[in-house]
Amino acid sequence: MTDHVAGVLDQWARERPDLDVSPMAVVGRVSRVSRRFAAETARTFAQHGLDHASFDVLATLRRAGPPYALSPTALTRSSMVTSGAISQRLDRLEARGLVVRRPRPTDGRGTDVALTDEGKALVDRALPDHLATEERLLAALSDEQRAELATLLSALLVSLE
Amino acid sequence: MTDHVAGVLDQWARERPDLDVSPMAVVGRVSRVSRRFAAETARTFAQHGLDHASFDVLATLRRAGPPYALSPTALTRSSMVTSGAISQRLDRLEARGLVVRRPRPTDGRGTDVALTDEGKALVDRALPDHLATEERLLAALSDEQRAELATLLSALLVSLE
DNA sequence: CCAGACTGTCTTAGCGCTGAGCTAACAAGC
DNA sequence: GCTTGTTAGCTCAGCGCTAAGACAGTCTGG
Repeated sequence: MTDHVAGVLDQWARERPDLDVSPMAVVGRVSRVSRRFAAETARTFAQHGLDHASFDVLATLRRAGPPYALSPTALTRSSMVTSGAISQRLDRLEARGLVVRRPRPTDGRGTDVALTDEGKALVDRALPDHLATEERLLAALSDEQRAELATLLSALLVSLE
Repeated sequence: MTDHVAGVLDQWARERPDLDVSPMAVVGRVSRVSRRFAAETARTFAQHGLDHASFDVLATLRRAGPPYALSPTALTRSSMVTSGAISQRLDRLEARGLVVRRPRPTDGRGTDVALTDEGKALVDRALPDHLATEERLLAALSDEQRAELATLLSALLVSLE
């Protein structure tokens, strides 16, 4: 059984035998797996009226622990998107009453973004479903394989972050 | 040395000890690694006046071998984007003279998309740089680790495709 | 030979993100 | 008290993508 990327590597070996395309075996697969994961998890989020962007913000606030509040800057840093994107995400979440923005008393520039009760309830409801979806996406791998995969990806991530 | 995802897992363990968040160790890392890869490779593409979307189409045509021509449907299938996205990618590439669209003689609905000489030259020029970038992104891993990672990702991909 | 189903490609409104840049508030040195 | 530099957050035009569907060409059964 082979995947799409194996076919790509074969084609390159035939057309450009002078080049070493082996890095694609990892990079290409990471990209494709990531897209599949995103497509599947998006369906779970949608069942809760959410998308990846919204869930990402809500979950970041939720796992920060009480009082479930962070600055937009902190959210930007943990999110891999720009500050402009976070501003817009917060606009949407605030319009739905899932988060509130309050000026920070100690710094006139700062803002505290806090989960509302409704926002917290929603993310707590969506999270188990999301985890079940992720679990299903990994069903092909044993616990040992998952651990090995996580270790390798972590090493890579440390070198990239 | 730990990565961002390790911190996320710690937070969830503290806030929701009732849930098994272990799938995130893989899913979360795949997503973050993929984004880093995409950001880095984008810079290499940009040096050749390309982006990921354009390179993807040109490379697919290039590695198909002579006469470097495929249908929009074939490009859609290998790309993980919708047919509408491929139409637009082809519009941009055609406007730049990197591909040409020709009606397919044997089927009035069909179109052949072919690499121009200029398109072929461009992808052949960009490819070595792109591979060098990918190689650099994987520098933290040994050959054995890369092979192991590729194998695990391939097993996952087979189960998802 | 025609009706209906199917296939291949394109069109378009709407969405979320980026990149550039803006404003306001704070900090440090003189 | 100023000036200069930094930080926090936001705005907005433009981009590529998706989802939905339009439309022409091809196939199939009766």
